[in-house]
This record gives sequence, C-alpha cells and structure tokens, in this order.
Amino acid sequence: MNRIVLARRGEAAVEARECTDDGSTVGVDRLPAVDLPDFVREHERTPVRWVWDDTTRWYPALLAAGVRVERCHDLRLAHALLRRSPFVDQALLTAGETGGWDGLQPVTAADPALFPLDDPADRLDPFAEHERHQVALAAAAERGRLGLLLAAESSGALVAAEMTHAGLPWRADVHERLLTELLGPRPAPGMRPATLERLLVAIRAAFHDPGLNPDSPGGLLRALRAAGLPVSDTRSWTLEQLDHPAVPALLEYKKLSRLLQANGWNWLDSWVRDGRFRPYFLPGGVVTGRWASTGGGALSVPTQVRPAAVADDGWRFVVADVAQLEPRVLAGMSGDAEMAQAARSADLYQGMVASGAVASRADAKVGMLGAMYGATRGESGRLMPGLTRRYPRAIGLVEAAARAGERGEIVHTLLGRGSPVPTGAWAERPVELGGPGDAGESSAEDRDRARRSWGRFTRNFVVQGTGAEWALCWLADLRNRLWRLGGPGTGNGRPHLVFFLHDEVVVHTPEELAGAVVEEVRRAAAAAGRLLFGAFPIDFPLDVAVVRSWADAD
DNA sequence: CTGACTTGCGCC
DNA sequence: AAAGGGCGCAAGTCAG
Repeated sequence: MNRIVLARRGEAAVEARECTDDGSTVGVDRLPAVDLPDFVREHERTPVRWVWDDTTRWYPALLAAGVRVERCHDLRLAHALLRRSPFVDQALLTAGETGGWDGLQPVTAADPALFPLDDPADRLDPFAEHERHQVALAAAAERGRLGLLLAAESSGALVAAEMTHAGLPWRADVHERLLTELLGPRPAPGMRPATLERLLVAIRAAFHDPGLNPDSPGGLLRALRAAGLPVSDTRSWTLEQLDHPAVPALLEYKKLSRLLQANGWNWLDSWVRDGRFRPYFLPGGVVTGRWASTGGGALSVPTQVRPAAVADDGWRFVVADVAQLEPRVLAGMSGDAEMAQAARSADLYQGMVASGAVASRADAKVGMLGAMYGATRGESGRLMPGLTRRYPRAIGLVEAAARAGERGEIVHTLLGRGSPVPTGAWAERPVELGGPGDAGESSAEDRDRARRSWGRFTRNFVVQGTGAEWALCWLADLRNRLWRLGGPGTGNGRPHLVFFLHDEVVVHTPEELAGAVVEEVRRAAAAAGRLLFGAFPIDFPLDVAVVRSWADAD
C-alpha cells in the first residue's frame, strides 16, 4: 500500500510525496492548503496511508471539511514509541532534529486552524523522519509486534480526533435540572448555591466556629482538632469514622461541593456546546500507553452526571466494557494456561475460586489487584503465596517486572512500549537536596523506598500498558467495523464512537443499527485478543448495553 | 501578583 | 476497608 507524506510549505501550501512500500518516490504534488480536503478525499478512493507530523495538526480541519481518512502514520506518536522501545536500535533514529520530535506537543485548539503561526512542527522534516521510522522498524527485533503497535497508536489518533469532532451527546437541560435538584438554583457568581449555604451554616454551628471554611483542608483540620477529634487529614473516609454532630453535614457538603466545582454550571458553560461534550483525547498521553485527556475532565465523568448523556432522538448508545481486562491480559501475555482457564468464565475472579486457587471472590480480586499493583502488606500480601503456587507464570511475570524496575532496568509491554528510564537518584548515589542540615541523613531508607516504589510502577506498567494495547486494537478494529456497517457514502447516519475510557467504549448509533453494533463490538474484542495473543485461548467477555442514556448502562 | 505545590476526589 | 498502579481538575497554600 502506498503512503503519502504531507508537509506544510510556507503559509498556505502543502507538499505531498507519494512513495511505495520499498520507499521509492512515485510522485510529488504541491497544492494550496485549501485544496487539501479534496486531494485527500480523492486519494482515499484506493487504500493509502497518510503520513503526517501529528494528527492533531492535520485531521481536525479535514474532519471539519467532511473528509475521513482510513489510516495514517502519526510521526509524533510513532517517534515517542520508537524512542523508548527496547526493540529498536536507537542509532537508526538519531538525527539533528531528534530533540525537536521528542519535544513536539499535540495541539488542542478549539479552532481547527490548519496553519498555526510559528509552529515548532514546521521546523521538522516529516520526510526524513518517516524514512528513519521505516528503517528502524525494519531492523527492529519483534518488528511484527512493533509494527502493530505503531499502526494501532496511529489509528487511535484518528479515533481521538473523530470523537472530539462528533462530540458526546449531552443534554444541558437534563444536567441543569439535576444540578438544581441537588444544589438549588444557579447562584450569582461568587455565591454559594442555597443547599451548600444551608449546610455551611450547620457545619459552622456544630463547630462553634462562625468563620470556618470547609473548603480549606488546613482550616477544617484545625476545627476538627479543636473539637477533640484526633485526625491527621480531612478525607471523606476519615470523617466517616468520626462520631461528631458536624460529620453528616460535612460529608454532604463535600459531596455537593465537589459536584459544583467539577461538573457544575461552569463546566456546562465551558465544555458543552450545541448539545455535545467535546473533550480532547490524548492517545499515548500516559507513559503506560493509556490515553490522557484535557478539557472537562473526560477521564472522570462522574456517574452522578451521566444521566445527562442522552442519545439523539431515534438513536441509541451502545455502551461496552471489558470485564477484568488487566488480569486477562496478564494471563495472555504470560501464557498462563491455568489463569486463562479461570478466565474462561465471564467472571475471572469466580473462575479462580472454582479452580481452588482462592477461597472467595473477594480474595481473588484483592489478591490479583495486589499482584498487579504491588501491594505486599495486609490481605493481598497474605494471598500472594497461594496465587504464586497456582499461577506461577502470571505472578512470575509481574514479579520479574518489579525486580527489573528495582534494579533500574527498562521493562516493556507485549508490543514493545518501553518504560521510562528511572530518573530518581535512588539508582545512583543520593543527591544533595540542599535541605537544612539533613543531607544524607536517612537517604538509604529513602532510596530503598524509592526503589520499591519504582518496582511497583514497572510491575504495573507491563500489565496496564499491555491492557492499553488490547484496548487500542479493540478500538481500531471497531472503528473500521462501524464504518463498514454504515455502508458506502459519508452520510450522517452512521454509527460512530463518541467516548473511550481505558476499557470502555460508547458508540452513538441509529436505533435500527444498535443490534449490529453490539455484534461488531464483540467481534472487535475477539479480534483484538487474537491480534495480541494469537491462538492462546484467552477470552475477553464484554458487558454490553443498548441504552438511551449513558447512566442506564450500569 | 503569579506560579508551583499540596490536598482531596472523580474515573479506570 | 483500604492498600497498591495510572490520570485531570479545582481550590487552598505558600514562596518569590
């Protein structure tokens, strides 16, 4: 399949260089930027892979012009992957502008302008960088896996732009009604809503402190101690343990105050336009390969406000999430047949009980979370020996990753995403912190703590990162399936992705296609399992719901 | 005053 | 019941 590398030239021109698989150039076009959408649309008639510096710099404008692309190679994201992958000979990637690519940031402008002024991306050469990628990939160990990862990451970049373009349907009127019921009418700027004001009066009275501000952790802590309560923080869980007349009002205040600050009227004003919530999704934004987001806190839309996410008239949401993604991924990547057997049932934890590895579902869950996150004390530490005996390969994999991290070594995911090099001083000599007099004191203990902490990070990295790769393959395959489901043409009636969060997707679909979407979501999950783990028998069962509102999916 | 950090809490 | 990993965001706090 041919590739077309795009580069901005001057203020309003684009150079497009088409090349074959073996790297030979078959044609160079130079066109006005305004003609780019037609150019891309025309070349999309036959299979092609677009190569560009950064999807966030090209794709939003194309989508705004009504143009979808099938596949791309995102140089920014691919560069970041290749630079850290232990599968890659770094010498093949090195060039004078490597630092420029290292530092390239995605753009999240509300206005999808194609030619931002003074963009650092324009000082980079996409043609040369693309060639380096081809060479580095061809020479890489595990080039099949790494190639899959590059393709999946780039596909994720397309999905991310498309989801922002489409937006998550959001009913501001439903959201406002919810806020009014819980908080009272929208207050004037700088004022507290009526419900919070009433709770504030009760809290101040209970503490006999008319000036108390419960939003100030320090002030609240002083008030609690003055009331004779021996606490060291003001978290809700800590407060729940206390026997004091102020506690119920305080907990209610915290909960509603959180709603107001995170997803109140200001949030609606800022992030919901024309019935759509449009956060920016940032593929590869987390070191493990998970996505980050910016704008409206898309990674933590509370269940409390999800009733406001409502499908359009005649449309439905298909909400799907994977049950216990990470332990299943661990079973697959370690080739642990015993754990895969437990995962054969829809509930992996129940499967572990059935096999006799643990006594209860609760033990299975707490034990596996501990194994993947690195808890060594308490309940989950107690369960580790039993798990290790029953699932030596799975537990052995995360233990090995932890030990490697503690030694300061790099670990990598199944497809080859590498962990960062530890930068802390713990691997070397202790640094002089310049503190008053205590430099060096307790540093051995500090270093040990830091070493174990990094080991927990690398332990989790291999599982969380491979889980992110599974999800990326799921998403990429589902995107293609949904497109085919819509039939030919580019009408507005197609099912499309509107939300993705680690192991959950939301598809907005015409009602009559909802059943077909459910099928495709399941097929895509099975396909992702095969892509990552081949014939190894590991299942990825989904919880799928067809609903009018996102809140109805649970 | 601004910017960096801390605290607390939402999501997986 | 939390712990143990990864985030983003808002408000408070504190140093410069």
